[in-house]
Amino acid sequence: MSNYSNDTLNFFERVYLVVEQIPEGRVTSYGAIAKYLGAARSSRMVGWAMNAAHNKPEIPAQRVVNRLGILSGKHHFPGTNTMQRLLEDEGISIVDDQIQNFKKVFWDPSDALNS
DNA sequence: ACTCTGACTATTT
DNA sequence: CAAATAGCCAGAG
Repeated sequence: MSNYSNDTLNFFERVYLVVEQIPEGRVTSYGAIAKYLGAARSSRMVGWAMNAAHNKPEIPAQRVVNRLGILSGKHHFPGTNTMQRLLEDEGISIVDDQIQNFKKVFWDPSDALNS
């Protein structure tokens, strides 16, 4: 790895930590994570972090979708519907690349802290 | 050092 | 209501 500045590394680490905490069968959005990290306007960076997260198979990137519950990042997974298949395997219904009952399966990191 | 791009989102037309 | 535009910020060439 190249020399990442501490700030950048912290940002990526935070994103990873949040994503790893997403319960099975639940999903969240880039914006929600970004907001939780205090960078609500850096939702794209969350996606960027996810891209880097490909080196970390322990990170369930399939549980992170856009705010509409659409599998915007499905093309970044190997195969054709790997992302969809992984989510369906967790009990999430997906139709036309969109998560059904999204509001129901949505998991907000802030909610996890509030317990 | 400059420019382009992107797994987003909110706003405006 | 659907489509275009503008902010956003960091990595890569």
